[in-house]
Amino acid sequence: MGMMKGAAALPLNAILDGDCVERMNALPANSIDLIFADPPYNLQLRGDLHRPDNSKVDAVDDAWDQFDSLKIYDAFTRDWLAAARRLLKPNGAIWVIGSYHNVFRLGAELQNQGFWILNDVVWRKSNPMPNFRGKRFTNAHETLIWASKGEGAKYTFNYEALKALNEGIQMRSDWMIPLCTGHERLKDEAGDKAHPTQKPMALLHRVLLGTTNPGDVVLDPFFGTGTTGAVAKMLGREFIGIEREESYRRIAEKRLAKVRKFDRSALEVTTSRRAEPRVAFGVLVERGMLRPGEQLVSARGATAKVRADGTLVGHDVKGSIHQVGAAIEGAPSCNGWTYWHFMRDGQPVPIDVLRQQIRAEMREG
Amino acid sequence: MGMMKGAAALPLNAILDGDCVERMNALPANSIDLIFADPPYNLQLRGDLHRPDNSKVDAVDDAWDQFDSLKIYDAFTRDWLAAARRLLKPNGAIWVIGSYHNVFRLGAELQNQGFWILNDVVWRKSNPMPNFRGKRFTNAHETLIWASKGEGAKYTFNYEALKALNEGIQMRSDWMIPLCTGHERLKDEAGDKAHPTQKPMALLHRVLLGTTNPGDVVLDPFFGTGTTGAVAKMLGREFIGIEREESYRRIAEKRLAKVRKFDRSALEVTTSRRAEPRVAFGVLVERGMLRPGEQLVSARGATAKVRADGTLVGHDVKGSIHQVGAAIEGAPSCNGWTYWHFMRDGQPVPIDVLRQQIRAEMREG
DNA sequence: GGGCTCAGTGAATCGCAGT
DNA sequence: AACTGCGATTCACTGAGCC
Repeated sequence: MGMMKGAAALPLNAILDGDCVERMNALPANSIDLIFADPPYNLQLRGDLHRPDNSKVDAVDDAWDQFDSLKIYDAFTRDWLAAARRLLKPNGAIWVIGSYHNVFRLGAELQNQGFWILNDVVWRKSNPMPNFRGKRFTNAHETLIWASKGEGAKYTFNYEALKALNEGIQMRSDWMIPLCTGHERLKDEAGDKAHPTQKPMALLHRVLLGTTNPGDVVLDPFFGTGTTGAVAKMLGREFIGIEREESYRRIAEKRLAKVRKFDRSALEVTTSRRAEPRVAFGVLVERGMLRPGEQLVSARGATAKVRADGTLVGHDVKGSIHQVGAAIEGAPSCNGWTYWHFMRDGQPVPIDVLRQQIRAEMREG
Repeated sequence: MGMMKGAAALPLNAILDGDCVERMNALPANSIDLIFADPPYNLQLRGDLHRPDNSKVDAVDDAWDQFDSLKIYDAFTRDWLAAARRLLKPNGAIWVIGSYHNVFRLGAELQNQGFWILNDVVWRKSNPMPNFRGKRFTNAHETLIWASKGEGAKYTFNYEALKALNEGIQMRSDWMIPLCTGHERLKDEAGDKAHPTQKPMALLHRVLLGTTNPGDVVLDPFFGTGTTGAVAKMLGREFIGIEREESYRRIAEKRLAKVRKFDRSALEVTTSRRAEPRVAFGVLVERGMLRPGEQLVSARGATAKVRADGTLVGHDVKGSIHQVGAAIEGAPSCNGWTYWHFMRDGQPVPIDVLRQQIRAEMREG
């Protein structure tokens, strides 16, 4: 991209100051694995708005003021999202978080720029602030949007790890997590909360564990007091933070210095079979675990015979273990490893057991 | 409002056919108390989807949900929202419902037109369809947006009624309600579902009870099989439905003829009775109550290490707290919550103590 | 009738490595 | 870049049928 050598080096595990759009534009394109962004929505722009002709606002519909501040907010959103998009690797992803004040602008602009929404996720607060005046529903949630760089783009999703985190049931799009309070809530010198919207680490834990791998680079353009960086460090991910307020940067630096990374073994996470090395069925025959001519059976009584090249012959079909299984069942597809069984001591045993033996040997060897 | 007599007569408790924008424009301005709209979501489904058992998912592939581009969808949204806005009384309100495919377009356009968002509300589904391929989070919710006609406009909110409905606690912005299934789900002559996206009456019950008064006029421009009308009639509100598809209108007419005012029998069946889900061990890790890498011990001296995804690693075993406990004891099952202890001040403490802390938080929240 | 099993289903943007 | 073929993947609930 016409970038000088050296400029391509990412400032890992650092907090950059200044404007996030300028800072992002100075970093190399296609270099970031994940962006987590908690943009401000209360821009306090209203007082700065001036109508070009100084005319009076029509009192019938108070929407003018709102409309212009929306336009400014949209321009702000467009700029930082475009800068973020440029930084993302083709297989990277982005998370944004917002409330009903701004999340519809965020989601619409993500789609406008070609991001592909994967899920919207609801952070349900177990301890929200009540609605004191009793005029609305208790505002008990915020919304996160998770998006890949475009339709068809790959992305990281640690399905099994999240399923394990949720007691063996696949993780839903609504997450119950308490507000950041107590010892986790950072205080300034006066003992007041250091940042008005500090996010709980539990939220970032789930985001980073689920959608990044150890060693990935995570960028947060609205770093605040550094929750994204703290959790990234604990989980063995690299981070880059951008924050324009000096006081937040100072608190974040202090906080991050104290964070310890978890043991490497603790960061190893439950993986799916998809990540395991592939084993060809023919290898079982080659190694003598199954004999050519041996009969395999399905749970429902179908049979097929093993051939020397690792294909099967059923009644009127031949092909791979998967093809023959699918043909017999009249199904669009079939996992032959779990469908077919061989007989040992009069009992049917899934051939997947033999694959697992080979995989165990591969790990040791 | 300079309206001719006669033109002002609303077609109450009727289903109008044809295009909803034309129909709305033919009704008198400032005449409707509440609009509930469930517009097409513009799902962009590519191929077929099969369950792991190879059965095919019955997708929403109806022509009425197809739009050629986001731009065309936005124009559609702009048109019907403008027509809806014209109809609303100054103190009226609107509800729209959508999923991540379209709700950001809806919310942004509501704001563009000057509507004032009062809350976004999450319909949490107690029984959503799982994510069969394990590629994303289970899409377990939809989003409703509740908005008044503009900043400062009055609106109806029956705070105490909703509080009573919620066992004396302020109603939150996240509602757990099951899908519309069983006898409530309308069937066509062939016995198939009459409408692909019929909403549960419990959802409309909460909306109409909370944000209208008896005698109010409720308009639904995407009436479908008439859930809005049915609940309005039960609750003593007037309704106007607009529906393009003749088959849906016919079914709705039949359904509405059977509905009795204040007949709540169906609602009581469909209100969710499921308790809060169990606490996952992984949540203790996420929340920092236990640290990845930390060692747990059993009363008989066995040890295991906590991983970041809420699984344990023992000597030669990994899995859930229950699985690892059972493997170590050689038992068929094991209650990990009482089996495992963490060390505090040199003393072993059962991890169940931490679970009880989280349950207490959830009860309070 | 009660209790059990089994089959069915719900707004879904649902591969990927190797060649 | 397009093509080929392996082979991974589900939760809560309802209702019918059977004993």
